[in-house]
Amino acid sequence: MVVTPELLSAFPILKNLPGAVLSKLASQSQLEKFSRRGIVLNAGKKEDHVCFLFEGRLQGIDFTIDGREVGLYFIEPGDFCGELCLFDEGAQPEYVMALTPARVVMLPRLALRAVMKESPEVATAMGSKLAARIRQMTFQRSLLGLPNIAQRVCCQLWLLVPEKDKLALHDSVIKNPPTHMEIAIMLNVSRETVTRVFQTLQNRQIVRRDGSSSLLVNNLKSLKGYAEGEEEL
Amino acid sequence: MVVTPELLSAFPILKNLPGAVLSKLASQSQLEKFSRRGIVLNAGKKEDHVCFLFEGRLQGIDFTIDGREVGLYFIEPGDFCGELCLFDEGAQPEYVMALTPARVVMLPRLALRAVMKESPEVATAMGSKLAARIRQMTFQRSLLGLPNIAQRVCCQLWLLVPEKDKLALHDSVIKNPPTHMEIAIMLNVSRETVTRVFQTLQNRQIVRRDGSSSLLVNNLKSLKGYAEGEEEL
DNA sequence: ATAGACAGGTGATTCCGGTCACACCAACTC
DNA sequence: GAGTTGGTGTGACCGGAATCACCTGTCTAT
Repeated sequence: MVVTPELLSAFPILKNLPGAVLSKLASQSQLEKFSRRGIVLNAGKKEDHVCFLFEGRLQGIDFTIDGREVGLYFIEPGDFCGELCLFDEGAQPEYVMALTPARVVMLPRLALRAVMKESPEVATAMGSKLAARIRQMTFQRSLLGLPNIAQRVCCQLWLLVPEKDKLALHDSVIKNPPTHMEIAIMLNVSRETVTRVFQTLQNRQIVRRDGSSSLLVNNLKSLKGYAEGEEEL
Repeated sequence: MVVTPELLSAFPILKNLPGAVLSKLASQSQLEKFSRRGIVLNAGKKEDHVCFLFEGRLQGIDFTIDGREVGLYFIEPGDFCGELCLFDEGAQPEYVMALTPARVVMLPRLALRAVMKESPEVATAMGSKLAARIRQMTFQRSLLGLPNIAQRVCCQLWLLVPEKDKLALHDSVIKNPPTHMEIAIMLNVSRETVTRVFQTLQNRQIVRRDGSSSLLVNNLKSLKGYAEGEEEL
């Protein structure tokens, strides 16, 4: 499928590049479609492309030695993944899988690396991306250290609350919340346990489901309290 | 304390820099000593230095919200930490603490960033370092997903076996092995549990303690088997 | 010599969360 | 309308790891 420069300029990290560069990049790129559960990037392989997500929702996933699924992070449209190959020759560490049908622009790594060399702006943006990822992973790791499972779930939920709502402590809404199963594999708990925590939260009027595409948080203050361990669930 | 260019050139990542650059860096750096349990880098603060470890042993550590300690990685002499501040303006995500008395060379971030600009070699090395760290964290995350605790411990142990011995599958030795407590906080288990796993391994002649500074692995093959879940402990 | 801190070792007890086995419902596809 | 699939809700059961309490040995400091 043909990739136009306009398509590329929809991505924040690329949008300030000169038209000529975008055109060249576009000519080397291709658009791919993935169906639900499709594998976008393979773990253990040296991937040759960086994936820019145009439409849909992806998740970084790993597997334990005994085959258990481990959720790492989500990718929303406008973001990208597989950038590790720009920094060294190592293999992609984790799988990236489509959670919904998705459209992805694949940019070849060498082309993008050349762009990084010319544009310090892109280079630092990529650096920031890696740094942000390390911070995110560090935080997620600290979540896994929580002995109280309910607290762990509340922390993850708190993380999903839009930044702008966190200060006000009024009510908020989480759009396209992960399924219980998705939360479970991010937090190393069973799906049932997540369901039970949600039940308790719903009984206490702290969250409420609104269809399958949004979750209302009625009581941000309580949620924060549980997340920070000030109150036990 | 005075830092000499020769001292800096002891670090692999810096050793190919021209003498003039090293001298300038050295003049801006300082050597610091830390006692056991001393805090080298603070989490949540914008750190202004990258820490090059000259002597001793450091550990990256985080804390859960409820104060529990979480072990992230170890740093050996010749390596460095705190490099995240070279890539963006965010805060240091985790603490770095001295496990033994240590001597550390502190290079100011702006000076090092300037060096990165001039030397693509250093820049890519720093990039690789970040990438390697992401790989390491991803792997560690997958360890935490293992439901079988003994397997988790064996995996971590297997990780500590020198690369060169892993193929031969003869016996090997792990120098300066972490204490049971240090392993425990890396794996989210209790210290007692680690001790019990070690007891079992020792009873089965798979490992043997040799003083406190080295751990003999008599049966690499079995250890690998347990780590990969082919045999149950 | 004594105290203190730290690493490692061990048993008894408790309880939390995984697992299993369902049931229910909505949104599809055929 | 029947069947299928994926997400969710719930009870019963049980095992394994955390916790607690205590012991030993070693190394340091004084």
